[in-house]
Amino acid sequence: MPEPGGWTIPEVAVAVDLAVLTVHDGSLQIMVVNRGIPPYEGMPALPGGFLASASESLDDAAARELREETGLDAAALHLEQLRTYGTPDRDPRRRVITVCYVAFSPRLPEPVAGGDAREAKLMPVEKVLKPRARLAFDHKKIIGDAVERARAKLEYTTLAAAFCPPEFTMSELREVYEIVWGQRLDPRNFHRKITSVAGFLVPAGKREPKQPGRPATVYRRGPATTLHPAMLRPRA
Amino acid sequence: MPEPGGWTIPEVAVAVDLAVLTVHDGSLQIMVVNRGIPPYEGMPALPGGFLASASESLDDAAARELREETGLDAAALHLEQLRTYGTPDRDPRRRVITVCYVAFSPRLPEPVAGGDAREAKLMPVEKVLKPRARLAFDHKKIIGDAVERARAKLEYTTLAAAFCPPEFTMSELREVYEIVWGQRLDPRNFHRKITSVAGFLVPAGKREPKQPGRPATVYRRGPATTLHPAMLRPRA
DNA sequence: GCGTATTCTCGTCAATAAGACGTATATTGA
DNA sequence: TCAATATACGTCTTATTGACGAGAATACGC
Repeated sequence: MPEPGGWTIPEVAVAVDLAVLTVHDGSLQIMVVNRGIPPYEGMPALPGGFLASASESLDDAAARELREETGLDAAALHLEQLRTYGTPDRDPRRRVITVCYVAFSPRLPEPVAGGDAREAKLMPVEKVLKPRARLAFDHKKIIGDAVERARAKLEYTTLAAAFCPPEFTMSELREVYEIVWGQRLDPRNFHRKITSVAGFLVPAGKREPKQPGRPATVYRRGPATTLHPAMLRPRA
Repeated sequence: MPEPGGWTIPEVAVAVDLAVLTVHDGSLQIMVVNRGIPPYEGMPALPGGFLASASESLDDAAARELREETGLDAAALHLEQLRTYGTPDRDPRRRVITVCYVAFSPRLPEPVAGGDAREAKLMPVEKVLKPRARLAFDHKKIIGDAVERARAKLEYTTLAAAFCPPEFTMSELREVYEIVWGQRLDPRNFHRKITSVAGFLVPAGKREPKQPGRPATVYRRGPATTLHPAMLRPRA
């Protein structure tokens, strides 16, 4: 809705940033890159960048940056818009608003090497969110929002399976809940609740891991996307 | 993260749009304006517009557009970011991405006159979302998302009170739920659930309306923001 | 003034879901 | 073979929901 008169549309740069979450080594981890240029040079930041052109869609830009900076394929993981951050002074160079996405990824194949000069690596969210930890821009707040989104969605969607490989056991799924929520869950009650949700998991066979103990049923993701009844996290 | 070389940041116009929802005349209604200029001239659209300057924050822009186009005060109602829409072809003139907000407003004082040449009026959401209804840009989809946000937030927050005047009765609150969810609720169970949430409502006195029947307790909003336990909508 | 319709408020009861926990089952490793 | 371990299933108690009964407090017609 351009106004009449001499007013012109202000110059605002549009970026996308990605909060890629995964469960690794017993903790919730987030993909960060080291900034190669000022501002915040050398500091950890979320992968992301400006739109490549005026005709690139936001979702496409997110998928492209994900590929370029972390080597991951957007089609292989769950990617959704988080929210948009646009405080006028969030970038010292110029006005930038950034449309942020959250991604939920299964255990990553490798400490994925970045396509750019930067290096992509996983860091525990717990460490990144510490009061003394420093991140570029407002990325610390973004990560906080992303984690809260993940915690909330585990309650009423089947999203936890997005953190698991194609085939997984009940324990692996429970571990996702425990790590994302930061709480131990009773394996027996968890098993009962999950199996009571129609279409969440479909059995795939048995397996015999190196692990001692009775072998677990192997499951695949079912067609369900929402949880009924919901799995509310225990409240202290 | 500007790239080296000849690449320049693409020109993208940033707008904010508002989905102002209210409960009126027994239905959920949304504030729309009539577009005075092409494209979509004469068609209903959400109030909104471009950033006024490169230094205006997104929240400020939303509050300003709300005031300019509908005469409402952002401080007097609940305003929160919905999501950002940025399909490349959503505006035929140029690339525009719009950061959308939802507002929940009590019964509005008047069919508020717009500040601009446009006229702001309320329309039932049910009517606007009909397959044959036409709205400017992708505003129909935005309204759908806004309504779904409202429906979901009623389940686990005290947001319903934001649709009520400062003082209200249990029936008025229940009517909000019934209208937003499009379902009748049992008054007795509703009363029990709401009063069981500590800090949702605080009594303010009695009143004797023209209505027949026992006079209802008048409540004000309490300090609580989340609902425990949640009020899940009945599922068909 | 009086009964009746109306609406608010409180209470009951069965069905469902959650939390705590007991235990049989099936495997690994000493 | 036996201990250790993890899975899978069941029980019990308590909390919450949904359906509904009924008293309390008012307006209105007669």
